[in-house]
Parts: sequence; C-alpha cells; structure tokens
Amino acid sequence: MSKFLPNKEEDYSLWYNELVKKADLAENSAVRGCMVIKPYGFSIWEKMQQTLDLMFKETGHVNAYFPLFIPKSFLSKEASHVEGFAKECAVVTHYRLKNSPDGKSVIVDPEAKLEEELIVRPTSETVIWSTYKTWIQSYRDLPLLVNQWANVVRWEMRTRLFLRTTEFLWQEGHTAHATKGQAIEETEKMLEVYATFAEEFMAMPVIKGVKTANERFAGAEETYCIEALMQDGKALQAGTSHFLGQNFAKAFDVQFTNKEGRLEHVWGTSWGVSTRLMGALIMAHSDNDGLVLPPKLAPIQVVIVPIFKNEEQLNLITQKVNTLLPLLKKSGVSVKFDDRDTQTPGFKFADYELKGVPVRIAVGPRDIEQGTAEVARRDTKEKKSYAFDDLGTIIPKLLEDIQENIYKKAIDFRNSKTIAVNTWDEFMTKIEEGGFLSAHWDGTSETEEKIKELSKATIRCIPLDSKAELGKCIYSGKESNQRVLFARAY
RNA sequence: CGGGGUGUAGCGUAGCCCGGUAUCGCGUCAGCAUGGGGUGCUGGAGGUCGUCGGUUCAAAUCCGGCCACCCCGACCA
Repeated sequence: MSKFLPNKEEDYSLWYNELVKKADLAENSAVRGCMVIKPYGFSIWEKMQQTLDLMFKETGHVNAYFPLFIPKSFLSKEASHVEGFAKECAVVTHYRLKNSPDGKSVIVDPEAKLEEELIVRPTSETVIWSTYKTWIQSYRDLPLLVNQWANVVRWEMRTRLFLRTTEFLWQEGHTAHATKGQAIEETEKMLEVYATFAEEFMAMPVIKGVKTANERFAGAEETYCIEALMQDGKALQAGTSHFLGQNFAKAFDVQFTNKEGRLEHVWGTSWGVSTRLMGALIMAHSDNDGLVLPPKLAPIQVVIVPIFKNEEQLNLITQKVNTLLPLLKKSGVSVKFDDRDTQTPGFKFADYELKGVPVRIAVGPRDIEQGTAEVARRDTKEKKSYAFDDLGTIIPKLLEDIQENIYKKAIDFRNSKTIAVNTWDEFMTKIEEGGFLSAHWDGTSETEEKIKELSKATIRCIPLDSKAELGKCIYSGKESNQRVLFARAY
C-alpha cells in the first residue's frame, strides 16, 4: 500500500486530487478554476486526440477552426441555447488597458469599450452556424462534416481538475445535412465512435443512451450520451452527441435548395468530448499505488529499469537491452530505458507505478547471468521472470492482455453495480451504495426533479438497448413502459 | 453564490487558545557508503508565516478586508 497517496476507499476525492497532482498530470493555476496540464498529462490527452482525430477522419470529417470570441447577439438567436449558457459566459467588454494614474498598475481603459461585447465561447454552435449560412446554398454543399479542436470557457461555480474546469479543451463536431434522417444517422454514428473509443482505447465500458428533456443540450432536439461508472459508484457523462433538428438552421437562416428546387432549412448535429475524459480515465482504473493506464493510451507502455552497482554492470545491461529496444519499437511498443544512476531502482519502480506505466522490465546482474528479466504488470502487480530473448514476442502480447484485463475488470465492476429496483424504498437504500439503478419512470420532468431532490440521483440516460417493459414508476406509481438508468453523477 | 474549513521553505506539517521573527518529516545540495521495492549516515542551503490594513514597545499568534484552495449545497460536460 502506498504511503504517498491517500487511500481511495477512505477518501475518494482526496485520492483523486492527489493522484492527479502526484502523477504529474495537472495542477491548479494562478487563475481560479483553470488548470495547468503538465507534460505527462498532456501526452495522454495527445494520444486521445490522435486516436479520436483519426476516427473522425475515417468517418469523413475534416478539421477547421472558428474564433474564440462570439458576438454577444449571436448567443440569443436560439432561445433555449442562450438560456442554457448565459449564466456561465465570460464576457469581453474592452480591448485596451492603460497605466493607472499613479503609474503602479494597469487599468481597463474606459475609452476602449467595445460597441458589441464579445463572449468567450462556451461552445461554438452560434458562430459556426452563422458561418454555415454563407457556405451552404445547395444540396450539393451537403453534408458538411466539420470538426474543431479548441478550448472553451464555462464559468463554473465549483471546479475540479479535469472533471470540471473553467477553461477546458475539447473537440466539437458540427455537421449539416439535407435530411432529418441523415442528421440522426450522423448523431448516432458519432455516439458509436465515442463508445468505441471509450471501450477499446480507454478500456472503459459505457452505456449508450439518450438524455431526458431536463438533461438535454440547450438547443438540441435530442441528446445522446455515453455514461460510464467510476470506482466510487458515481456516473460520469463521457461524451455527448446532439441531434439539433433545424433549430440552429432556423436561428441563423441556413437554407439550401433541394433537388426539386425548393428552399429548406438544413438539419444539424454537434458532438463533443473533452479533457473530462482524462478524469474518467483516471477514475476508471487507478488504484492506491497510482494511475493504471490502458496500454493503448499510455505515453510510455514499457519501462526498462536496470539494476546495477557500477558502470561495468550498467554497460553489460545496456548492451543486452539494446538488442531488445529495436524489436519492441518495431512492434509499435513505446519503451523507455531508464538508465539514470541518480535514482534507486526501488524509487523508479514506485514512480512508474504512480504514473501508470503498464509494464516494467527489471534487468540486473543475476538476470544477465541467467539470460532472464523480471516483468511486472501494473494492472495486477504480478511479477514474473522470462527468458530475455523471448521478451520481443512476449511484451506485445502482454500489453494486449493488460488492455483486455482492465476492461474486463471495469465491466465486471459496472455489472455488479448495475441493479434493477422496483420500489421507492429499495431505490433510496440502493442509491446510497452507488452504481446504476435501473428503474421505471413515468416520463415526466416533475417526477424526475422530485427524485433528484430526494435522492441526489439523476436520470443518466434512457439506454438505447432498453427493452419495452410495462411497469410502475418508482416514485409516482404511474404507468411506465421502460426502465431508465439512475445514478448519482459527476 | 450560500454554509464550514484551511493557507507557515519545493511538498506535508508543529507553533496560534495564553503575542517576544519559527518545529519536524520529505525533497534539495555536498561527501562517503549503498543499489533486486520510495537507501543509510554526516554536514549544508532554503522562510516577506497567503495578502493588505489595524491593535501593540513587539504579531505566524489578536482584530478586519481581500485572495486562493478543500469539503458540503445550488448550477453544470
């Protein structure tokens, strides 16, 4: 058990906060609510970006970039959109500073007031749709499939590293289509991309579903989501994909001439995932010794730690290791040989465990004599000796095993924490234990809000694969024809 | 934004009630020994006590404003 991290069973939040800092992922900054993402943390985010970007390209999307600032008037063009975001917008009112009269500081120059104030984007629908108006005239211009990687700002009351920060990084896809069907298909396709990414790369099982009206994106007709379960039993929305209907097209008057020569409003979607995925990744797998990273997203997949008393021994080990490095690199394994003599092996072991490196290979004089190496896997902490010459083939296989194993562990956990409940008493008891509760709901916002008020649990989603089933609402006792998923959430 | 808490060396802390410029651990630096799970010993460096103001001969300590962070609530990806 680590002496360097709080125990996650005792204080989950403290454990999370300390882990983020000690594993060198991120830290708080001089600006309230904003974080500094440190190089190691950013390299994980970069791997996520690279993977997702490739998936977006493979599904026909192209990247572009729209401005950080949005004219204030744009936001109010779509009624529910402004209502959803107005409360958390940073506003630019001036464009110049000047020296204060006493010369000791700078002040806002009152002469430099903007005629129209700008908001810092909380999301880019408005500025993008105002642009799409000029890009789209004909059905031949559709579909328009654009993504952007950007930062956004939402002025949150309470922030937590990665999970909710005032500024965060994300990607936002914004597409325009000729028909409703195509837009819905796009919305569902991108949800599928997110689910695949979460499960195959993050090794984090997710439930695909649609949000209730209360939880829907401001300006959307339908919000699809992937929901994951963290180790403390709380749910986390990991990605969303919105069917926007013609709402933004109407708000920004984006019309096209169809094949029959008639003018129609286009159909839109938007979809995004953010640096919040980092928080999800951390909370999905890590333990009291530190991060546990899935090999597919680990910046360093394998670390080799030499154990030596003198330079002569290190030279022997280095020679041996140099025969392995090209083999691993050829198999696409990212490997680091940590031959620093400024830290002890024990320190390195603990440090790479804290950082979540999936596989560690230790090579010492005894190994050199016997032609072996000690291989330790981060997920199970299991250590095993192998013939050194077999490592080139064993390691890639081991990385696949680890990727599978942590996924399996996560899905077993989620399954054990997903239960069906049928009475209000049962609901209130089980919600205390965390996890997803599958229960009947009468479909009204009033009931949803009442349940939230009493239990602190929200409807995470109506799962896409939920079967029609007659029953009685857990709270009101009214008729219901399917179960929905409740949980306390991040 | 409401309620509670915290802020002392890079990090974690003692001291605060009962005023007299600061304790310990980790880290850091030097040397020697060590090296298969966060090495040991010896010596050294490092502090506007969050910040601004007030009380006082004297403030880390008492009082007030502000800032930041943590926990709980409301809001949210």
